[in-house]
Amino acid sequence: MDSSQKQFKKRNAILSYLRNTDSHPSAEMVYNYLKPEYPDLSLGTVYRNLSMFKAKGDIISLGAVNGVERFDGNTCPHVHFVCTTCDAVNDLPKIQVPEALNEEVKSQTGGSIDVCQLTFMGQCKNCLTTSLKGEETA
Amino acid sequence: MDSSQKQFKKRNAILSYLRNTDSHPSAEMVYNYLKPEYPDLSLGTVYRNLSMFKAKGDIISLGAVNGVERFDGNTCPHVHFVCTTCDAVNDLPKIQVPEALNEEVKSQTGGSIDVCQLTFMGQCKNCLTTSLKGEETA
DNA sequence: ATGACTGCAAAGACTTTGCATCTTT
DNA sequence: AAAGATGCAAAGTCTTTGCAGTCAT
Repeated sequence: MDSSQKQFKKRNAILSYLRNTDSHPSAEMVYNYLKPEYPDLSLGTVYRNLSMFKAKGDIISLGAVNGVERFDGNTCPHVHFVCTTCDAVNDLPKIQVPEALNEEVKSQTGGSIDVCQLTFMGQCKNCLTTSLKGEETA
Repeated sequence: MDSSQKQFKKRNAILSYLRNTDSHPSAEMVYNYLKPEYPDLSLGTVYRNLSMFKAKGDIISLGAVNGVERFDGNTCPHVHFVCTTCDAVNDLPKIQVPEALNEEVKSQTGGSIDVCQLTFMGQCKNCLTTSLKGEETA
């Protein structure tokens, strides 16, 4: 990719990063990641494109973690784990939401279901270890 | 409750409302609801108290719906339905998250689990009906 | 030329916070 | 007097948006 292209099509870089990371980044995380390679990237462009991708369904929003919206380039339904200490978001690929629930919800509410989000919140392994160490030495 | 108390202990009124509604209100919804009875209530007080209750565990946060944080006075784990059209949040008391998942997540992540949130998103019965009517007459 | 994409900065929405005031004890 | 709760407004954070400039066709 030549330099003039790099100046131009930041959009692709943003989507590409979302698709290739499992960090479930916020707008600012995307910005910080791409800034070194695209020095004149602006935060507004990141927000603008994320918002467009979301509307088109190219990416999904995981909702806000600590007041900051997080995104996922993997649009297949899957379960997430959010660390309440370090705000990391991880996939739980082996956990499945029972399909049956969808139908149950539809019949119970009389509404339609677009998506179903299952999220576990707690301390990730790292933070758990660190906080235990902290207690030991305290 | 005499007038001087009413001027003073807005805190109780806020918690009490949260406990007795199933509307999963935002800070502003709490404010609007209580304002008629407590005319000098301020939004800052609502935010301050909600944040305190949340920290104490007296209420829980459901995360943001359309950028606005929603609260629930019912701290027992239960499943929610969010209407993506009118932003209503409803309980799904009959739906349960299989207990077994918790253990599976713990062993899979090596972390600890505090809470597990299962949320279905779609159109509620009302909005579905309305939008269908709209299509018919369009 | 026209349309698409972007940088920049201003504006916007939601939430938090500092300070003075008022109530309770 | 001291501690607790609140109103008000300013500040803070995250996000959106208007406008002018740049690039592609």
